[in-house]
Amino acid sequence: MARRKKYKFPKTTIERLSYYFRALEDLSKRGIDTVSSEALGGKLNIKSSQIRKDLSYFGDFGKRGMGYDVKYLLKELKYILGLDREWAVVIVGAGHIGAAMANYDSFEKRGFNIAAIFDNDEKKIGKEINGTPILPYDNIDDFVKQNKIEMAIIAVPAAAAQAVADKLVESGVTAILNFAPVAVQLDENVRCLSVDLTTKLEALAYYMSYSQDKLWKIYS
Amino acid sequence: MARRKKYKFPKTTIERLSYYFRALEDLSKRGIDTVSSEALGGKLNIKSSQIRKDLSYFGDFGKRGMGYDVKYLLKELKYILGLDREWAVVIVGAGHIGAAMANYDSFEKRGFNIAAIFDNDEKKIGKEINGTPILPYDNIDDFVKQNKIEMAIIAVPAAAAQAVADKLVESGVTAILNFAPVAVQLDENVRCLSVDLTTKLEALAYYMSYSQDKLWKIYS
DNA sequence: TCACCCATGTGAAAATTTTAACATACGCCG
DNA sequence: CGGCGTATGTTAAAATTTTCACATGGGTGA
Ligand SMILES: NC(=O)c1ccc[n+]([C@@H]2O[C@H](COP(=O)([O-])OP(=O)(O)OC[C@H]3O[C@@H](n4cnc5c(N)ncnc54)[C@H](O)[C@@H]3O)[C@@H](O)[C@H]2O)c1
Ligand SMILES: NC(=O)c1ccc[n+]([C@@H]2O[C@H](COP(=O)([O-])OP(=O)(O)OC[C@H]3O[C@@H](n4cnc5c(N)ncnc54)[C@H](O)[C@@H]3O)[C@@H](O)[C@H]2O)c1
Repeated sequence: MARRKKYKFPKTTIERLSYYFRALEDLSKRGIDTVSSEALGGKLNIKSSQIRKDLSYFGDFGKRGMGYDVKYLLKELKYILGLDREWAVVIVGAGHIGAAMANYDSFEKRGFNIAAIFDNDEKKIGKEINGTPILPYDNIDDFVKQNKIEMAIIAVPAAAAQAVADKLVESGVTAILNFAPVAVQLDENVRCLSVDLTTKLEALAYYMSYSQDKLWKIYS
Repeated sequence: MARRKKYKFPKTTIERLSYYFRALEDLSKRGIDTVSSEALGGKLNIKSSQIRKDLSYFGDFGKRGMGYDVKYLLKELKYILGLDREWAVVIVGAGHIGAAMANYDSFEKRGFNIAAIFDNDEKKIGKEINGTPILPYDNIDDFVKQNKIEMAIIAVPAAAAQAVADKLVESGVTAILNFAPVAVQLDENVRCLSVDLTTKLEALAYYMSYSQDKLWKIYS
């Protein structure tokens, strides 16, 4: 189990660690070896004190007076975030969102291996998206078990989402990224995050209507 | 300017109002006239006290002992969220994400009218997606001005996102939904929300690695 | 009409998260 | 080798957000 200094920290910290990771990758690519919390924060619109605090939950990664070694911090964050290994993922729903996710090669680069896409539409089964096969939804159970799939992306219509989630969990999946606009009810040992695009647009509509409310982080 | 009792409330309240709205639509469709905060919360995994507090920032919508009238609350939330009008939206980037968004008809139903999609790929220009034309990116300026576009969805590669955002804002757009994995720097009177799918997956990876951390709301 | 039930709206407390401030440590330069 | 500039890690304070607890008022039925 990875290093951790404190046992409690904000939930938002994890999300930010992911942003730090990506920004550091960018710096690394551009040949920058060292970065201060101030400089990193400037890139991300996050206060430097926030960055230092976030990192301090997990260890002492910087050098006083110097800042952080980019490569070293990348390695540590990779470890903390659980990106130092491969994750076997399936997508359920070979529609627009499912296809977008399957086509996004950066996921593979990060270690998320999309093993298969499942759909119940006869016309889609047998085809493939970006090299990943579309398999019959009825076989998902066996596939998940045999391939020790741990993560799933749900990209089916809202009406089907709960049933799909139940089946996935039953088969052994313990983490779900859900695109369906519905609150899926799950056992508490299953991690589930929802991406709700309608809500994002509606929040924008609200803030357009009330222009006196000045707020917003880059992350939501 | 719509009703509001209090001038300060959590940013997360707006996101939840959107969830309430959707859940109420569902109830309404199923012929349910009245709902208690307890029942609504059960549907959404949100505490009833949270719901009552959220609503109380905007008005007194319920009847003691009775709960909330579904249709009436829907009407009020629609008004509060700014969904009682039409919003003219453009999508920039006719790739996978852009296409998914353009194909999602629920946005139109909510009043988000996707007026056009812009791309700089000659092969895509002139085609259409779900009835919406793909236009040359070079014309975006004029189009946004002429059609009084207020909202934009950025679905271009990260490297292009900042330039696209700048151009949009210059042309008059004041709200942006950004899918590019980069923190776009904007004037503070522009509302910008980012959807970061990689971060969601990475957060899941973290929580898989540290299974002792039990947390998660349905929303993130 | 009155008593009782029920679920709201709210004020206060608790919990969480962010921000500020600074003592501490590192490296550089003279 | 010691003083100086700098940016960390941390402690304490401030700000925000959630949860609790209950007084309040509407509806119902006797
Ligand atoms: N496209 C968007 O921009 C967008 C925006 C917001 C929310 N969403 C949500 O994301 C989800 C996916 O959206 P989409 O646009 O990709 O939908 P889509 O209709 O393009 O694709 C859905 C796919 O799921 C398959 N499917 C349906 N029921 C299934 C089942 N029981 N088992 C297996 N496969 C099944 C269908 O055959 C289809 O291929 C939906 O819940 C939608 O509400 C999408
Ligand atoms: N597809 C996914 O699942 C996914 C996941 C996470 C993040 N994203 C991000 O979302 C964004 C879009 O992803 P995508 O998969 O749709 O990409 P894509 O490559 O499918 O589409 C990008 C489109 O933008 C167009 N484009 C490029 N530069 C442009 C410019 N300067 N002006 C106008 N158009 C331009 C391209 O021609 C292309 O049609 C990217 O930033 C990507 O990193 C996508």
